[in-house]
Amino acid sequence: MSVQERKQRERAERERLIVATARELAEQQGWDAVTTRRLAERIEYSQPVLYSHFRGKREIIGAVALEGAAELAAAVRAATSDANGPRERVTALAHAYLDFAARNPAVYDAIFQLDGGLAFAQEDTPAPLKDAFAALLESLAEVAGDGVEPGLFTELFWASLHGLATLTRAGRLPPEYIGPRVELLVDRLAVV
Amino acid sequence: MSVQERKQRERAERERLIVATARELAEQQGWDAVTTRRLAERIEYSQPVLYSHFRGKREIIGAVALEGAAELAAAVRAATSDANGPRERVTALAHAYLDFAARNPAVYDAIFQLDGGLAFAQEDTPAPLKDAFAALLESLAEVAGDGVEPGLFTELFWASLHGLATLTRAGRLPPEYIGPRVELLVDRLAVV
DNA sequence: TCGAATGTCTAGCGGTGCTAGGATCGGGTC
DNA sequence: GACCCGATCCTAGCACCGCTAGACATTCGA
Repeated sequence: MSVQERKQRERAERERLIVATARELAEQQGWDAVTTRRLAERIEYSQPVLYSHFRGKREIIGAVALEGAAELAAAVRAATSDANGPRERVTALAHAYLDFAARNPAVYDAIFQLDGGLAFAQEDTPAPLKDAFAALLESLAEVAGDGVEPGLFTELFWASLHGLATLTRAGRLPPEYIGPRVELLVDRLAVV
Repeated sequence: MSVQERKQRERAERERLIVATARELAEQQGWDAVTTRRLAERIEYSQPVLYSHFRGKREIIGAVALEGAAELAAAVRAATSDANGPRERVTALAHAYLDFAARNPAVYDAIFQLDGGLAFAQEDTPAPLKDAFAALLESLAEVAGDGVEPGLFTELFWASLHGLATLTRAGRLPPEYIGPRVELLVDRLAVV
């Protein structure tokens, strides 16, 4: 049995290597540069090996997205747990979210922009994605205001953050004034 | 001279045909289906003809984006001019914006998601893009609130709309509740 | 020890964006 | 009216893409 276990372990290890390498390459040179050939070369295996782990390139992007979603949720929770009071918590949440997007643009794209074959806002949505939304909901529910459904409020706040993140990264918004924008967003949207 | 003029006219006409065909194909089957070969076949010319009009596929996307930006600006202005009072105007603006994104997903992508080689938020930003932002600014400035720079407020409001538009279209947000989301957005962000 | 199963690779398919170089066509000149 | 020359367009091909069939080696179990 130990032989099979070792093989299974090595296989899982290689799968992690593929995902990590894809992520690294994407952050270094953009997702366009993540081709199956380059990826195979970097992990020092041939192309078909990739297809014994994943159905295709989409699934590799999806794997990076799930990993990233877990990190995003953790980053948001870490930032909000240090803050005192609802207002500070929401501000910290917003900055943590935008920071994550700015520091990990390729991963952020994998989660929200690219097609990783993932289901969203459905029953079969993968756990990390649901959990990332839950992390937002935890801190945002308390500032939704009376008579406003927390889920709806979270969706709106999240959409605003997402808009700021993507427009900034794509050069559609000048990167200065992130502080004032967040301040205004929290001031207006959150009821404290 | 008339011969040259005719040729120039025909050339401009063909350029319009390329852009219109690219847009049509993108709306019908998505941008992935817009390949230089398919596009060439549809306009009944060979591939290299495309490159005598545009530097490459990016520039074709950019041309569709500029056309779309002008329409978006017009749609926003038309909707806001019919509304009475600041609050109704902003609500109408939001719905017009989201409607445009929902009805012209490929064009919206060309403007804001894809790389059309266009400069944003800079001096050499093409006029249609500047004008689209101006169209938003016109109606949003009056609800920015005291002491808030209208440009900053417009950026934030726009980012929120963009987030709603993209997350909805990508299946990240359930398509119901668009009305309540817009209502909440206007209620909170706009000062009336 | 030998057959079977597993694992990996080489080679190749049809597609992509883009371009070099040759053919063809039309306008201006003698 | 014949010719030349430049503009215009197409054929053919490059290097690359995602993905896969089939040959090969290696390892396992009987």
